[in-house]
Amino acid sequence: MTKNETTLKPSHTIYTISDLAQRFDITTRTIRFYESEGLLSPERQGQKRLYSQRDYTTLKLILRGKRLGWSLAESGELIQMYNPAQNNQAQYQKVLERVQESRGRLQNQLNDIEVMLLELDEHENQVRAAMQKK
Amino acid sequence: MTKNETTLKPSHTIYTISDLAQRFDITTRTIRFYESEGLLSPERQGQKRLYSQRDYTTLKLILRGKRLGWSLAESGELIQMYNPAQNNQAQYQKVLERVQESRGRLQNQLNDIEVMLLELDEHENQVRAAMQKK
DNA sequence: ATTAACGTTGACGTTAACGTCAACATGGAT
DNA sequence: ATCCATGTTGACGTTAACGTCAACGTTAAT
Repeated sequence: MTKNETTLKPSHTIYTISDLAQRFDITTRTIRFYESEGLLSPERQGQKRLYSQRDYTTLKLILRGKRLGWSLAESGELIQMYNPAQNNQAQYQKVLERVQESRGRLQNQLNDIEVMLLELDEHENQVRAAMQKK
Repeated sequence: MTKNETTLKPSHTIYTISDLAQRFDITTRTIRFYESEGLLSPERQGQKRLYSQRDYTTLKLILRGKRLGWSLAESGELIQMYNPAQNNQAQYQKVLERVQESRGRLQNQLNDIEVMLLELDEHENQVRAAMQKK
């Protein structure tokens, strides 16, 4: 009885902590901190941590969240959504609601960005106009 | 000799600190803190602060920045860009460079958002599929 | 003249997200 | 056997962005 793999990516790749730290340009301290916050739960070989492809993906998600100003707690909720800890219909429904919430938040941010970009365009035009006048 | 107004908005409107606090749903403490950080510099009537339309706009910009995870220092640079403290060509050039930097950063964030939205779509599909199987 | 509402300036406290450092474990290369 | 690189677990320090007082000023209404 083999395990049912749900992904076709190279999912057997294993990373050490310093390996991940290099790839994402963060410190090992940061990675351990994320674990202590419940965002990661790598395997252990003795006392050493071993990170799977799923951990890699989770980290990528956390860092993307950070670039958007999301707190670790918020990214944690996202991670929960993606983790298959649900089995009944009610749980599925809750996940779908969470998905909608996240989408909403992202849409708001997208909106803010577009306003900012428009204002930058406008300002650039004004500056260029002022440069001509001189 | 009347002052040259560059905007057609109701630019004479004056706000008190608690007024702004209400409108933006923040505390007066926060507003004073932003001033201490050099992001705002309202007029004074005696010891009391009076906020102009420009201050209002600046605050809006700060809060939009916050929703995108920008630090106050970063928003401060944005504010500088919008403030007409430049007069020579070299200064104008620097402003245009800053505008480009900001645009770049916003584009990156926009990119992150789109990736996240796509992943959410994908996940929603998977969850819905799992719901059907049951 | 007194109160109430609103404002001010310190000064110290708090939380999130790590950084820094010390003391120790471990597995392989010399 | 002994380094040495890499890892581990505390414990304490740090920074940004405010919150929370305390003590005091100002002004309009009673």
